[in-house]
Amino acid sequence: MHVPIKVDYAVRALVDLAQHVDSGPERAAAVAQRQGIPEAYLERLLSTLNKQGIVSSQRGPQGGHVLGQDAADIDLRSVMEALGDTVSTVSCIDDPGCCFHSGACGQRDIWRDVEDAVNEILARTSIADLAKRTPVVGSEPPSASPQAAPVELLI
Amino acid sequence: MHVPIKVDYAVRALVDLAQHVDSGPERAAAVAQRQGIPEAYLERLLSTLNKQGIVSSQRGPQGGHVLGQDAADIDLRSVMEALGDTVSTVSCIDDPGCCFHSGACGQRDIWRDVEDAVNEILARTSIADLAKRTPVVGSEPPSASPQAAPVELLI
DNA sequence: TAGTTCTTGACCACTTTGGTCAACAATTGG
DNA sequence: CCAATTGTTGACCAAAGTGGTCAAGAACTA
Repeated sequence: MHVPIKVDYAVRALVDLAQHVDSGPERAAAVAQRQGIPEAYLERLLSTLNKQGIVSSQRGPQGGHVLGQDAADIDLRSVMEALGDTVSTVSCIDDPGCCFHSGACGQRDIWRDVEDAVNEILARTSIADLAKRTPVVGSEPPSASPQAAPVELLI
Repeated sequence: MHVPIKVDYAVRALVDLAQHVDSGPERAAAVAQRQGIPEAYLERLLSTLNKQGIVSSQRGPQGGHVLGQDAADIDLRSVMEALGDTVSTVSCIDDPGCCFHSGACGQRDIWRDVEDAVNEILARTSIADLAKRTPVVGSEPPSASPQAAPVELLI
């Protein structure tokens, strides 16, 4: 049970856009570099988010991506949904009669509880919240870490 | 974000064992038939649960599987863990420094909240709880449903 | 010793996930 | 109109995970 890195990427990119909301559209390449996300992959994600109205994209020089809504109105649940990543746990939940235990399955309640709890947390967290408490990251490549601790990169 | 069917299978099997705790060891084949779980696959799961002490298995005639602990002491979290299915969301959480945002990542808190919420729900739910509110299913194959509603099987 | 039942290693098909690349469409500046 | 820039999209791809099967083997009982 894990959150696909894709969601992490998307949220990170949205937070980045929220933090650069004043300086016009941001190019995918710039966001990718700042956030350490593979560029081609991020372009793909941003395009998806664009189609869902979460970001607004424009081509050509001086083009780029902007938040499609106020950062406070974008919650993590919609982001996951926009990426096609529903927080469904076990298939039985939304689909009564999907298994032969149908109505008399003592487990459905628990999985539904789990699902609800997760959704509740995600729904109450907005990109604005995250942007507020996330330090703005500069454009320098992560290799030159100003911190003392040696940073182990994700392989 | 979903719970693998493997966990569902295991929980279902454990509930079955809890409900048949008085009638000696239950053969994997019997549990599989009652619960609609592929037999070979369930054997594998039960074997794993055995190694983790959640069930206790014995070979040979009159052998079978019994709960390794009191049903009230087996919570869903341990079951997931026993199956190697941790409720971790994003890799950053337990592994600070796994990505270059390291200490200064505004997202970690949220994913941790999600993780905690799920763990809390799972930890407070025991096999005994589930067994109590799950009707005992007979050994008849699910094709002959006594209920009125036509049951649509999972494809 | 035969039969039963769990155990385990080897496979397998299928799907998902993360990721790349190239062609293409739109937009802007000159 | 041209060239450069930037997002869009379809085709691909490797790797991992998931659900599942099979057969050989080990343990146990009668």
